[in-house]
Amino acid sequence: MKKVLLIDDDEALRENVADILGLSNYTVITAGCGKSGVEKALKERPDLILCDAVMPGLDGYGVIHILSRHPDTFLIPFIFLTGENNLADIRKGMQMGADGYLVKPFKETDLLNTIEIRLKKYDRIKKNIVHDKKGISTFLQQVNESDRFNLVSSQRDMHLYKKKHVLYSEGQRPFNIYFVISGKIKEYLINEDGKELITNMYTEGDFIGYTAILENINYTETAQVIEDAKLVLIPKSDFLQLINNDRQVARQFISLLSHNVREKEERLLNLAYNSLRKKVASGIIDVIDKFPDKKEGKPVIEISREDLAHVVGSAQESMIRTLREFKTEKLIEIMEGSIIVLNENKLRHLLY
Amino acid sequence: MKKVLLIDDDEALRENVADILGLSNYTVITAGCGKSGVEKALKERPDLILCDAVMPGLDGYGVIHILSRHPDTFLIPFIFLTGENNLADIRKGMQMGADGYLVKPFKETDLLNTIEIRLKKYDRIKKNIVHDKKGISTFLQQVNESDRFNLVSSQRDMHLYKKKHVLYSEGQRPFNIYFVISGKIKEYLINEDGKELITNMYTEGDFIGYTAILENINYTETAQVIEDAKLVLIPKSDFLQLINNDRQVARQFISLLSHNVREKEERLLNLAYNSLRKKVASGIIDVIDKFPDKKEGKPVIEISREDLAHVVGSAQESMIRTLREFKTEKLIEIMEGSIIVLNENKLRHLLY
DNA sequence: CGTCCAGTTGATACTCTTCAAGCGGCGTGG
DNA sequence: CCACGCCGCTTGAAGAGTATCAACTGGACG
Repeated sequence: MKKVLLIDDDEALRENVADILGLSNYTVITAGCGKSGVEKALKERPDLILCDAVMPGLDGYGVIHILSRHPDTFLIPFIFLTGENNLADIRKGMQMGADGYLVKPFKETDLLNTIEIRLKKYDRIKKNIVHDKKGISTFLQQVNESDRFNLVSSQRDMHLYKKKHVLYSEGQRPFNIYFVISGKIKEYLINEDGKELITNMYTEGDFIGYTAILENINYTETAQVIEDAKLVLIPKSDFLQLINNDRQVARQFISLLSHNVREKEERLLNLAYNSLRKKVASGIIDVIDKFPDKKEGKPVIEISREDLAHVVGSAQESMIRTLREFKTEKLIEIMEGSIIVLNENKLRHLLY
Repeated sequence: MKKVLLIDDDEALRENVADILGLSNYTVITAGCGKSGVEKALKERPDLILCDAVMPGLDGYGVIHILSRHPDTFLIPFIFLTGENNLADIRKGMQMGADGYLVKPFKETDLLNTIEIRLKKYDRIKKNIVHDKKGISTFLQQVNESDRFNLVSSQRDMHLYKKKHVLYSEGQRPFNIYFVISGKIKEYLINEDGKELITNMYTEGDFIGYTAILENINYTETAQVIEDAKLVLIPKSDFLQLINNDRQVARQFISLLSHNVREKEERLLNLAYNSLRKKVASGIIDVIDKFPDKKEGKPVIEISREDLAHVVGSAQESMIRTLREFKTEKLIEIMEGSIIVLNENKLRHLLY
């Protein structure tokens, strides 16, 4: 049963929310001010925190400031509650590391949805869920089972990166590996004509930038944020120590790098001979495998058309035309730019 | 200074050859009959053996039979000398594991060339030369530096495979890894339309088939001989033991698998956006890097047009037309089907 | 209200694949 | 011994599939 901490100075709201969450089978802890909120967060270690932005004394920004710097609490999803639809406030909160926000008064379904989504993503980090065919990340997640919390919390050098931020680019020397708490990152190569091909995608629970360190060379690819991200930086030395000193860890790493090679080989086969139609289909599948977002139970793609084309390895226009085809065939649906996958199975096994 | 053992019952020929080789700075040991030839081979450990096929007593076939089963000598290049141009005899010799043959009377240049080529190939095995960008094989060659001779000679389960022989195919369970003494092997994937893409190429000094074993899965690719090959089979268990028990070995393996991933990524970029012209150029470069054969100092490609097209990832006809282009531009030359690379550098850095 | 940007659609050019046919060398069987 | 078929390689002609250039739309933002 998940534990939610609710910090708000409005008693009526506290009771109301506590009731709703209680009915949805959450354990609810409440606090009436920022100070007691921080204390309870440290003592109870909730799975998620809801916190009013505006409070007398220590306000929401103060709370997140403190909690995001404490090794025991900095990973806990933090959702802001704001009084009005004030963009500036919301932005400030997100900039300080909040994972979401709710504008009061909020609908019950919004509340429950927001909480549920965040908890799911947090689970991916905490439980190190193994995605099938995810490749190397899986391994590192397994490493974590024993070690991550030491690794991460001893360092706890967490940063927020905005969309379009470049983590590193080709030719630079690596100093850290990155561990993704939230957000989406792409890693890509550029050819002489300036065309981009996305080779890897990362989201919560993944590690980024280990290949250059393992080979002891400069980066050969560029990594860029495509959805605002929270990342933990782990120094090169810590990482190498982990890899070099544990035989089991090394062995698993070998298996998974090996797996990665196979994955890339399959993609090679695809790019070499398949029709655009098939390439687009497998690009879509790749993305929903890496970024398992859902909308009403259906997989949904929220990256830009441009990035999707770069995954597929084709011109953007060509890719869009194929999306049209898929839409008329009811394989996908397009809502506000997002691609909702209606028939995943048929896409996976396209005949022509 | 290289040591050559010459076994022949014709004293005049022995002296003649010994003179020639002596002038070319080889140390020559001679034996007048099969029996003393075997004894000297075991005692002196020559770098190469020249042996007459027809001799009284123990003949050439007997000599190779014995030496190819002895752990200390089975790797030594063995060249047959035959009296007439008798195809049947030559075939028998090659089938028994000879690495080449010379028909008497032979020209001095033929003799020296044959010896030199074989010694070079042998060097690649013995010295574990590290080719730049060769990927995983490099690692295994380094492993060998300390261990291969134990590994190989304790097993010494050597087999000869003819062109077109399939070592393993997709779906089969792996039992061995293969170490290449001589010959050429391709590893490929096939898509739903039956089109083939060559993902890896192997030649002397390379190991084959480790990925499936490392991941503990069935083969996902097919490996086929494209030029008659001598292979040593190393049992799965031996291989795993080596990988699992030596930390340094594991570490190097990690670096090189990692390198392999990068290599495949580069190829992805190529296939995605480059023109056929560029793809063919980099296909040619790939092949001469993997199979560093030379003809008069120039790199030469001796695999079939079909296989080359499968490396490039294009239709055979399209690839051939591009070869025409390269030929008129004096980048390559075609002699008896072989492609001789005249301007390697220009091919590597093609502008369009 | 103008600007900018992502997404979309149309028209056109061109690269590459495909189908088909021809050529020369080699081995096999009559 | 020759004829035949097979295989690897090459060339020609036609057509499909994509990329490219250009223009348009609607929404976000200052």
